[in-house]
Amino acid sequence: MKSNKRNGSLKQLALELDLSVTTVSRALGGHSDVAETTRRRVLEAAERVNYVTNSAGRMLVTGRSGFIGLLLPLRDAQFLDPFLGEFIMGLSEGLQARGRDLFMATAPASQTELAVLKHVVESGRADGMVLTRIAEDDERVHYLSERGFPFVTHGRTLGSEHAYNWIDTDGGQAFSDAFDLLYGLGHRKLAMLSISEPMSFRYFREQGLEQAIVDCGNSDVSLTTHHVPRFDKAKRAQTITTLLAAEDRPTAVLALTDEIALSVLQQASSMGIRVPEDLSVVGFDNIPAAAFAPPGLTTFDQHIQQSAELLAAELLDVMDGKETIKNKLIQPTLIKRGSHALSPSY
Amino acid sequence: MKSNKRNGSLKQLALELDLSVTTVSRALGGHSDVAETTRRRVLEAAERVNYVTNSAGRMLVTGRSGFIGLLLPLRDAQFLDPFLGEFIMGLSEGLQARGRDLFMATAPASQTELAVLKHVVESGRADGMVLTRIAEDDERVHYLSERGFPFVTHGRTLGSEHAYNWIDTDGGQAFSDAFDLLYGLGHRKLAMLSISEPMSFRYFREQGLEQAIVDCGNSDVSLTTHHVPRFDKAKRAQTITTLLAAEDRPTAVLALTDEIALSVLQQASSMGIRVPEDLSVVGFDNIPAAAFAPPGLTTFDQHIQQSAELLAAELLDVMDGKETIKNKLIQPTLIKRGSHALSPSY
DNA sequence: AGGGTTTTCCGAAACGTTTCGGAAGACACC
DNA sequence: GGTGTCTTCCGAAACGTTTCGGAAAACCCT
Repeated sequence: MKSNKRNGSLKQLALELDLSVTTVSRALGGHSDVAETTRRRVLEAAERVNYVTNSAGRMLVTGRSGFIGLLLPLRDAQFLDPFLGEFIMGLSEGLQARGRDLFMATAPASQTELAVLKHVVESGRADGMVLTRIAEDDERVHYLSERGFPFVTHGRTLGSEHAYNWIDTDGGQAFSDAFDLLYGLGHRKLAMLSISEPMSFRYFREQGLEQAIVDCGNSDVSLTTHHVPRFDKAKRAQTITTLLAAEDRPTAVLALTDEIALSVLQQASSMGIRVPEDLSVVGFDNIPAAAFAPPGLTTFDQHIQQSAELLAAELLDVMDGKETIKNKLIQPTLIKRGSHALSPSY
Repeated sequence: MKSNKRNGSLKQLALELDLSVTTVSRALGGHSDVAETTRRRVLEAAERVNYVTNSAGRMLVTGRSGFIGLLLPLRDAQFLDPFLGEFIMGLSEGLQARGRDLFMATAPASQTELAVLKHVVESGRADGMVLTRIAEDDERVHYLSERGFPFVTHGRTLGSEHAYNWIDTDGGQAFSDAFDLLYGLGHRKLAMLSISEPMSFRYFREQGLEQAIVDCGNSDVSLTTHHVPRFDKAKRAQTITTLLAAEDRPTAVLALTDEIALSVLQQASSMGIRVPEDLSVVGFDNIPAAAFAPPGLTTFDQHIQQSAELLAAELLDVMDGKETIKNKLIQPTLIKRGSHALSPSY
């Protein structure tokens, strides 16, 4: 063990400057009632001694930790959120502007996410929270809302769209646009590949697609939607196979995510079904692999990093007590690549 | 502002139980000198009131924050580390076992990484540090070493391999293996595409390759190594083009990273050069896109998550004062896909 | 010079926890 | 009953910061 000398306390600094701790603190804090000359003297000394505020001390009296917590979406470690890196990057970027730090809370196998969240909030480790992967009805959102704790979410729950601050990708609009694109190319027989977990982004995307079909007013259009557990790759593959092997298989499939879409591309290829000549497929997310998988996956870019930056800014506003609740739908942009074309039956 | 009632202090709990703060603290802390019956009473009450330790209070007296800091490798936000998510996941996993939390320190544009690191260390926000993207000679490592602050790195500096705890991917061995593979297939004219930044992983990979060539003892083997700035995509494309357009172009190219290798694949395809018939290419990293880019990129998997978990465990050991310095080279595993084959000139 | 105002500083308390150094009681042993 | 040893508990100090409520000094105005 090294010696435990505390070099840099306010007390030390005050002693050295022959000032009171109070004055030094106020000088450093930029308060009004300290003479300009004294302030300079203090600042100088602090610089020289390399003083840096002890966060525990400050935290204890102010009651704020300076941390923003991110509840890490780690269901199964091997199936990790492809956006995690980008999202964290964006958050940090947005936070550092106002001197907040980011910390990650992870739920061990033995505890529910809600329990971890409660612990973080109750222990005062974070002043605000960021939630992702929102469920259609999310208990974490309930808890934070009722607790009156500052938070912000990426994604939104189904019911109370306006009761808290969120930012979401407009998946409904995107899938509506995707339908219009395919419809314009003559596709009438569609399939949607979705997940069975009650995540809210699933709901909005399916919803948008169905609405668009209703809106087009053409009763010739048919859609079948398939729900498969997110992490059950075997079952997914099987579902895709039977879908594509069917006599009356769809001419276009819309996938909830690129990950699913890429599976479709692979299965189709191994079954001798040509994309886009025989089958159109469009995904969602624009993950890097989408650009490389032949013939290039047509998909939507989510602008995750930008969303995360906005989210950070919003959270900081909430924490500053700005009462206004702001919600923002980010429009994903369509990335046209090679996986869509005229319907073969057209 | 909501009312600021502190429900859950030790004092409250003690009052309620008609015990001293000391005893309650010791009961909760699992110390020896408290009667078993009292301990149960305390534990029960704590459970009922939903008591959770205020971290600032504890931090102030123990001097430890319970946080592990990760210095985020955010050079340019739009070129983000493809492993960041996986790495963070692994760290969290390894940390949560022993109740530590992870926090990210990011360097704003106005500050150097070193300055941020110093600030984090000095303010006591973290009890230990994790560094990644190690440079050949890394000032951050110097600082932490001299300061005697617990830390651990993913990657290693060139000089003092054994002066601190690190875990690294054995890139040297991998590139040596890659050479053997290609040599066995008849390749004699090789090119290596590397970066110009003095990152240490670059050094070890190049080194491994060069050594393998020496070791094979065949003076017919030729190698040219090209260094291009990591983030200068235009220059990279140009370098690849001239390399492939040359009369005596290599029959195999080894890329420092998959990202570079994928560029090669694309350029080759657009120049009508067939992979693997005319050209073999092998990458490093096994990023998801590598599996999708035709004909499938032969590459090495880094086992990032596993490394991160080990790294976390090592750091916790260091922080517990275990003096032993442990270094580990993780062997990447060769993923054979379609981008390598017999040399055309064989 | 006297009264009032402003400027500049400080003492002390408070935040919630851990831990040192005992103290009170119970018990055993001679 | 005296001495010593355990067991179980507690008072008080300490960690480093911010802030409330003044107090001393300086200045201004009449």
